[in-house]
Amino acid sequence: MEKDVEFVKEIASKEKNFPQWYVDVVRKAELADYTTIKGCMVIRPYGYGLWENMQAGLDRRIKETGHKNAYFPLFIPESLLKKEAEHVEGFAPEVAWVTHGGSQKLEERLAIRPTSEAVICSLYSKWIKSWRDLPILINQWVNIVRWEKVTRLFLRTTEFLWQEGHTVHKSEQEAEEETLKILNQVYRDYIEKDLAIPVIIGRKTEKEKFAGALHTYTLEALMSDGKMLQAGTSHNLGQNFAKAFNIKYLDEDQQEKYVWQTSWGTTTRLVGALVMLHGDERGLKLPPKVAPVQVIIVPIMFDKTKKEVLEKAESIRAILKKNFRVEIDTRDGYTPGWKFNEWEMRGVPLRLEIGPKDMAQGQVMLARRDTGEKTAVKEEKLVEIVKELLDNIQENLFTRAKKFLEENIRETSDYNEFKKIIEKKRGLIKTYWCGSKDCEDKIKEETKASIRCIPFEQEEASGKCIYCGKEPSTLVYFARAY
RNA sequence: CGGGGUGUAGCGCAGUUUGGCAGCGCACCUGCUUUGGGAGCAGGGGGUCGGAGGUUCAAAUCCUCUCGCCCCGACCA
Repeated sequence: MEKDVEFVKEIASKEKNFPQWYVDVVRKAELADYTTIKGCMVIRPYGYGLWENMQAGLDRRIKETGHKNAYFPLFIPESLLKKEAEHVEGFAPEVAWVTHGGSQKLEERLAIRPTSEAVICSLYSKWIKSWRDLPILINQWVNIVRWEKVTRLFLRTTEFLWQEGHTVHKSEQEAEEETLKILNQVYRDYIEKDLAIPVIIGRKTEKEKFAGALHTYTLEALMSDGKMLQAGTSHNLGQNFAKAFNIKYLDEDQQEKYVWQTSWGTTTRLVGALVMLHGDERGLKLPPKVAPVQVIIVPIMFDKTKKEVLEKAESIRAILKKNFRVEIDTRDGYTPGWKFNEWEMRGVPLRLEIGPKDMAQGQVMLARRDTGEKTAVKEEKLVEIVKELLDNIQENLFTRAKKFLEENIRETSDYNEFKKIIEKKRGLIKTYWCGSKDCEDKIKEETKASIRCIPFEQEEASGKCIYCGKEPSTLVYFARAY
């Protein structure tokens, strides 16, 4: 550990000062930076490259499940936003309003979208006439503005990027199936396979659900400081919006009926999750599937052999380029050691070193970011080995994270022990809850822990509520959350 | 929006108590020597000391007002 700290002078210790470590890593790795606008960050090329790779993996899955992308306006007239009562109430405190066009005061204020249900529903009501128009499966990749009081890079910013899916169905069952399909086949698959982040899935309590939804499903990820982060949500909106926006269709049986809807989203917050879950004392550790640079070539340049080594490095890059995202660091004036640390801090999964010694033996050195392990590889085997190593790193990150998650799920039925765990160890607590908002609120008040989700797998034996002791109670996960 | 803290070069800070040439480390630029786990030497550039007003021969330093940021609460993806 001491050795690690020595290598990374620019970032705070993860163990000693996690919040500072997080900010340092995000900024020094050049993922993002602060701007002069309060709560708004700039996503720098390296961070945006990461986001683009993340988008690609999720967008593919969204399309594979039959959805299409579209674009709806940034502005939402106040009257539209107000149509669904619970929805407005939920979002009103954090809406940014446009009141003027040029110097002219607007007749009606325009909200900058805090989410797009309202504007999309207003159009769905125009587009949907017949059962033949259904289902509608639309997604959009856009920016969102929510006037949060406290912001943190990626985790909570005034403006952020996300995708939001909005679907319309004939029946309650079909909407429910869609909500769960997104949760499992799209989000869970993406987050676990591409981002190597294991998740706990389940339903949100009434208190925690989306404003205006019938119910909300969630994917929750455990960060390495023991706090949970909501990684994505999928809402079954029921007919709340259909009724508020008058979205009806004429069914096969010639009856006019309200539609059933869903909406679901994931955000740039997931970038923060990657940093917080996989990172270590040396900085970022990116999963190969989304890393902007998968292999960084560091040529070892001595005066006499510089030319040959650079040529060799260039030819290796040309070969690897066909299958991998690869870059070469030819900067003068930085020692190899400096570059090693730099690229490790930026989370590149594999480093390839090539110098005169290697050239003489027809080999290169490969160093893994996740384990630090260094091996010599013959040139003929390079492509094969790089592929193998990248797959292995991806898997290893997930396995480690999964183990960490499992080790930090603790069961208790004793409230005092519950408090101790939350205070000292954090992580998740698996326990029972009677279903009353009162108990939920009290626990939050006394321990800062909230119910992250009600898992789908309910064990047969029912337990007593951790707070009031009432039976029967539901199995839930509690944790402190971001 | 309540309680606390803090603003001095891109970053991290000293200087403020007791007013007297605006400094240090890192980063940056130039040159030479270097380069297999954060190189060395020499030279150089960069500041309306968060902002406004006041006291004074003289203000980073004292006074008044104001703004930003951070932490803890309340709110949240």
